[in-house]
Amino acid sequence: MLKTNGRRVTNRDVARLAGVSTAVVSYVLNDGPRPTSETVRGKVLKAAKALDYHPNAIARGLRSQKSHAVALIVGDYEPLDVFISPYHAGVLTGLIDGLKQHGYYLMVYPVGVHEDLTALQKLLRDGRLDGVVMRLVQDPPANQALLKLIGSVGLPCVSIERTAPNSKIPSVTIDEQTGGYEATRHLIAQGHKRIAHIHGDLRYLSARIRLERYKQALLDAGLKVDENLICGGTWEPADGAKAMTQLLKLKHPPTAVFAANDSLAFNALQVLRLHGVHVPDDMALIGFDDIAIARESIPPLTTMRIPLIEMGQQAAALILKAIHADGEHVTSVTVQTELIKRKTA
Amino acid sequence: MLKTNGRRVTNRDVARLAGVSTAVVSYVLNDGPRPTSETVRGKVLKAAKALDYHPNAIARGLRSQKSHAVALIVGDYEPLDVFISPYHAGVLTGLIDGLKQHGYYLMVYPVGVHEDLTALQKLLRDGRLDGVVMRLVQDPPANQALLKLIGSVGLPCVSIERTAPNSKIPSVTIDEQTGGYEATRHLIAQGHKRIAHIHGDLRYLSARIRLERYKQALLDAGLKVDENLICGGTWEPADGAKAMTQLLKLKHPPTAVFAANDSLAFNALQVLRLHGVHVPDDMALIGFDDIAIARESIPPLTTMRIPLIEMGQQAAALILKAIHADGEHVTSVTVQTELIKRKTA
DNA sequence: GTGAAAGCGCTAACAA
DNA sequence: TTGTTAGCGCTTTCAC
Repeated sequence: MLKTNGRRVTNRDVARLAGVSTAVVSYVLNDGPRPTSETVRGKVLKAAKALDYHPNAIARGLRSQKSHAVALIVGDYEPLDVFISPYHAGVLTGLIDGLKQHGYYLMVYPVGVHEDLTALQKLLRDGRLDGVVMRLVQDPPANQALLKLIGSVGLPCVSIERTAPNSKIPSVTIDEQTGGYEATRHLIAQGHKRIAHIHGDLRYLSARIRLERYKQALLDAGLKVDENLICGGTWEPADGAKAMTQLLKLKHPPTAVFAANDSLAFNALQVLRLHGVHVPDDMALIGFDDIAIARESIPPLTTMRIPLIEMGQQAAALILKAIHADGEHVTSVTVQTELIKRKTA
Repeated sequence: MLKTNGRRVTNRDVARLAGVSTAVVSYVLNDGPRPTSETVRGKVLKAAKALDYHPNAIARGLRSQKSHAVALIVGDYEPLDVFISPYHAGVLTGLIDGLKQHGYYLMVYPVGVHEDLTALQKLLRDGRLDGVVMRLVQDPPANQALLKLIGSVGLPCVSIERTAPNSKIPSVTIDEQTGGYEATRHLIAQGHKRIAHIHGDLRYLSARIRLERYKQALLDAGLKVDENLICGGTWEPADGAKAMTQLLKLKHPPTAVFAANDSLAFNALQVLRLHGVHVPDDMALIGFDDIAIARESIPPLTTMRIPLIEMGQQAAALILKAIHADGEHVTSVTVQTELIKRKTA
C-alpha cells in the first residue's frame, strides 16, 4: 500500500484547505447524498486538486462494505494451464473489459480440482470481494465442496460455461446442444454418410454434450451411429492426431470428421496432410470454438464459433447486476454458437 | 462485500465468547506481536472456530496499510488482445502462481497505449495495492506518461520484459541479445549462407533486437546482410505467410529463415508446405518463444524458447521482495532463452 | 499476560 | 446548506 515519504493526503487535509468539514468533502466528491452549494463545491474541488487527493478505497470499503472488486475463480485439473488455454483467455478478456467499464477490478484465482479450499475460503470471507465469477469443471458430487463454500459465504456469484447444480446461481452458458448438433448437421448437409467424431476429455461436460448431440444428429438424419467412428481421449491436441491416424486405418474410413475443438481438429488436419488426403474433398473436417488457429491454419478451419469475449462480457454484466440486485433474481444468459464456414467443410 | 443475513462475525464476537479482549484475539490469531498464555490461546482459537470467524481484510488493510494485492498492468496497442496472446498468458500464469504461494492476490489491468490514464491513476492511488508488475510496450518518450505516473505514486514496482528507462525499477528481462543471435547462429552452423529474417512489429523493442542480432550474427560469421532477405510487418500471424510468399518469389531465395516468433514461423511453414518446399531440407526454419503451436505443428518447430512461466514467477519473487525491502535495492533478473531443436532446422 | 482505547480514512446520521 | 461525530473491524500502544 502507498507509503509516501510525506504524509498521505486525506479527507481532512482537503477539508482543512477548503475551509469546510470532512462531510462536505465527501458530499462533493461523491455527488451526494446531500446537496452542496456551488461555492463550497468549487473550493473543495480546487483543494482536492491542489493536494492531488485520491480517496482511499480501503477506508471507503470498510465504511461502505463495498470493494468494487470481483474475483474470477476458475477450477481445472491443471490450474497452471488455465489461462494459457485460448478458451479462458477469451473469457478473461471479455470479463476484464466489462468490469473495467463500470469501475470494477478483477482478481484472478485459479484453483486445482484437488486443491485444499481453505486458501480460497479465506479470500472469499475476507471482505475484499463484492462478487465472484466462477467456472466449475467437475460434475457433482466432486464440485460440491466448492459450490457449498461459495454458497456459504453469501457472495453474489455467477457461474460461467455451465450451470451450478442445485443452486440459484445465475449462469452464462453456451448453447452446446445446438452447437454440437449443428456442426454434425453441417456435415450431413454436404451429403456425408460416414461421419466420425473426435471427442474431448469426457470428464468435461462440454465434451460429453458434443458427443451426444453428434449422435443425435446422425440418428435424426436416419444415419447409424458407428462406434468405430468415435474416438478421442483428452483435450490434448496430440490426441487429435492420434485419433485421425486411427480413423484413417479403418477398413471403412469416414468421409467427414467433427472434432470437439479446434486444436484437435487442427492436429487431425495435419495428419490428413501428411497422408496426402485432400481436405475437404477426400475428408471434410469441422472444429469447435473458433480460436486463432482456426483462421491461421491452411486451409482455414470450418468451425462452430463460441463467442468467448462476449461470454466474458455477459458474465461481467450479470455479476454487476447480481451485486446491485440485492437478493433479486438475476436471469441467466445463454450465448449461441455460430457456424463459421471456411475451407475444411 | 459479504452481506450475511445475520450480523458479520467480528473480532469482538470472538473476544466476548472467549472471555478476553479484542487485543488478545489479535495476538493469538497473528501469533504476535505480544505473547499469550496457552489457556487463553486455546479459548480464542476455539471461539474463533465456533463462530467461523474470518478476519476482515479491509479493516486489517486500513489499519496496517497493507492489502496483500498486486496488480499486473500491461500496456499494449490492442488491450483486448493482451491476455489472449500466449505470451502474456504464460507470464500471467507464472505470476499468479508465485504470488498465490505467498498469500498475495493478483489483479489484472490491461491498458491501451493511447488510453487515458486517470482510471489507472485512481487504481494506483487507491491504497488497494501493495505493488505493481508492469509490462511496458512503447519506447520513450511515449511510455513516459505511464512511467511517470507509476513513479509518482511511490508503489513498489517491477517491470517485466523490458527495463524501465531512467528509473530504478527492477526488471525481469529476457536475454534477447543472446536469443536472436543464437537462433541465427544455429542456422549458420547448419551451413546456411542465405538466411532470411521475418521480423515482428518493429514498434516493439524485442522485434528490433531480434532483427539487429540476426544481422550481427551474419556479420560475425562473415556473411553479408541482404536487405531482400529481411521482411515482415507486424506480429499478425498472417504476415508470416505473406513474408514467406515474398521470399519464395525471390530470384535468389534463402535456404533458411529465422522468424521473430512462433506464430510467424508457423504461418510461414504452412506456405512452404503449400508450395511443396521440403522443410528442413529445402528450407530450414526457426521460430521464437516456444508456444504450444511450436510443439503441435507438423513438423514441430525448432525455436528459441522463452521461459514465460518462469518469468512470471521471477516477477512475483521480485515484487514481493520489493514490497518487503522497504526502499532497499532489489536486483533485476534476466532469464535465458534456450534453443529447442525440433524438426524444422 | 491482559484490558482499554486510540486511530487507520472514510461516509452518513444527527444536529444545527 | 453545513459541521460534528459515530463507527466500519482491525492492530497496537499505553496502562496495569
